[in-house]
Amino acid sequence: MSLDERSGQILQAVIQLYISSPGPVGSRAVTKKFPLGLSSATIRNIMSDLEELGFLRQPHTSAGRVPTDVGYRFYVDTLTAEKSDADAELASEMSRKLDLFRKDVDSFLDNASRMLSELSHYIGISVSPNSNRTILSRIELVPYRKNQIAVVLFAEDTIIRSKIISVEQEMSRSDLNRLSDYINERFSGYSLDLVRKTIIEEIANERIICNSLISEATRICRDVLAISDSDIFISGLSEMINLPDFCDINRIRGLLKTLEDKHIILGLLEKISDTDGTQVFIGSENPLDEMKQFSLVAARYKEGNRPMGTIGIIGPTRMNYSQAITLVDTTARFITEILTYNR
Amino acid sequence: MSLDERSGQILQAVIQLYISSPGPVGSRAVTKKFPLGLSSATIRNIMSDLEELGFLRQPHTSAGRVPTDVGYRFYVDTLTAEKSDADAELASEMSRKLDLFRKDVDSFLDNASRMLSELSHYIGISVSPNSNRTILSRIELVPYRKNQIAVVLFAEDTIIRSKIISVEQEMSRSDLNRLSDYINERFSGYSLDLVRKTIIEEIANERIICNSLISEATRICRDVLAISDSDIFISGLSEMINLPDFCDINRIRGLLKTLEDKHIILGLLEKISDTDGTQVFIGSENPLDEMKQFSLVAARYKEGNRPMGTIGIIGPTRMNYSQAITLVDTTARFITEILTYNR
DNA sequence: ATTAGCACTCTCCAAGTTAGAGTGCTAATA
DNA sequence: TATTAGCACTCTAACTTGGAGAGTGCTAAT
Repeated sequence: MSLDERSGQILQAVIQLYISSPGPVGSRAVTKKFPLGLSSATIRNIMSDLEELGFLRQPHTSAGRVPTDVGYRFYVDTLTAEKSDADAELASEMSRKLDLFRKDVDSFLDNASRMLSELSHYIGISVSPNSNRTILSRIELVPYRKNQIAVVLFAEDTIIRSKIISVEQEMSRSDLNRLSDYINERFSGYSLDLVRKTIIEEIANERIICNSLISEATRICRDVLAISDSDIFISGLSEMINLPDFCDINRIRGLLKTLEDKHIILGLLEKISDTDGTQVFIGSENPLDEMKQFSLVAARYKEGNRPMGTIGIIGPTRMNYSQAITLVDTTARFITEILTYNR
Repeated sequence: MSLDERSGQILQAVIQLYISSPGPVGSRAVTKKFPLGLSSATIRNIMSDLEELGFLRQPHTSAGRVPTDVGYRFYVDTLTAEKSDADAELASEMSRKLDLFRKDVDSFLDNASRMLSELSHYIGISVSPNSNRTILSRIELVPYRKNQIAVVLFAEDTIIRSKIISVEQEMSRSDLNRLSDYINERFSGYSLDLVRKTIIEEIANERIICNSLISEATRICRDVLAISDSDIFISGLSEMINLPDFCDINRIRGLLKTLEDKHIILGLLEKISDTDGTQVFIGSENPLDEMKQFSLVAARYKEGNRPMGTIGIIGPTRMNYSQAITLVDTTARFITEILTYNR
């Protein structure tokens, strides 16, 4: 579904006007701000065509036009690769801020999401590397207190996770050693999600396990692996609320509810493919029902070639896509660079 | 400033009515719901007295009365120790939920705040033990990657914190050993906040430090100690928004802004004294300006006799104090019990 | 193919009106 | 003296009304 050049220009004009200030865009406004040498009447005709094609819609008769999700999609797809001056300036502001992160690799993501939200005035999110595909190299069980043990998962060169778990009976250090030997023998060298699957199976077949050692080990592993270990950082709710788009309180309710359940957001971001580059989900394109009112601009960051975590921006469908894409893209590149270079 | 019995009853009545549904309470409503054998005219006179005393106020002439913060304070102070039936029932529902936590000591606080918000329909918060007063027993510096080192802080029997930090020059393992020896010699055995203070001093006097080893060590410590290490969990924003109190969007803006900066909330909760029992800050009593529109019900939980972290509920000043106190109190006791018993 | 002009539609806002709730006061009552 | 009934008064919230403004769609002219 392609448009002739002029219609495309007008669609762009309408969208840009709508982005810069909400409220239906009228034909006269277009002629004023984008002097294409056409009268408002002509614009009207074209806008009427665009509506028929599904790019625009009218909230009610005799109001201006508002972009549809399809319209935004067209707009985003035709966003030229070359950055506008404003975006270039933005990128330089970012690099200043990002440089401060170099020092403190650990709180990277928290800072990143905060920066994204500050600069965009939308919601910034960032998710730590998902360790599902990490190879488990060792597991260590340490007595901690009566009825509690500390479990530490190691990957090749780093601690994946450490957690304190309660157990039924008190266990001696030698009990724990036997347990961890068993677990290591059985699981080390496999990826976390594989281990997780195997364990679930094992539990399903629990009846045939007569050895209580094994069943205890299984249960411990399940507990440790159960938690989703991705840290997720969300910030900028207050920025978002300040937008005129949210004068209606009900839209916020839904959003808040959704954001509060971090699992939902994690699930959403897992759907981001590992493909290079920044991806844009506009309103109804969003894989998550709860998010169909919003748009998501997201990108993976990597270490070398291995995709790690995700960062992104959530905003209203009436979002400054060009800016958001610049923000997300630059940040993802930067994190990738640091992770890869500091290796 | 004490009240004669009858006035007290009427103040209680007004507050209870106001808590159960917002909007000014009129004299007739009181006579209807609390048949004290008085006519509305008498109630009117008494309410007028209560207003003069500062317990109630009138939003405008010829509207009903609304409790002031002073009024709530009176109400909370006279809340009888015996629990109402509803609160007792609530407590039993809680103990069921709380029992599920036994298994997973690690994600205690997250769950606790979620439960508090679910049951109260206000905002639940919980803060992990503040390690400021923890005694540092060892610090360990481990080479991690080029230009990065892992720093691990140990207390007597547990890891306080581990963090990855970037350093200017590449450092060999032996460099790091020398560094950590220096740090351990200098700081181990002191509490974290003492160490923090000393380090800040040292940095202030930096000019007289000629030894680059020492100055590098100082800087590393500062970076590790800089972050506030308390985890804070906040949940229930969406619950809160559903209250009729927040039909006005502006009150939410402020709240959101405040909650988003976790440091503010941490600072607020640090003001909770270590005294036993649940404390209530009503509206303007609140030590934090940003929170003067809200009430806070909070309590410390302990391990044995040592105060650890804090849990609490943030709600509108028109809050169900009786219920909130039950919730916070029960939860704090439960956590204390588990921490102490599982020792 | 484009444009000017005009009738029509819809929203937004401000002003006016009414109904309802609640008070304060005064005079009557126990 | 404490309480109550009754009434006038006040204030708000909700609804109506009537432009003003913005924008469209259509038609006829260019």
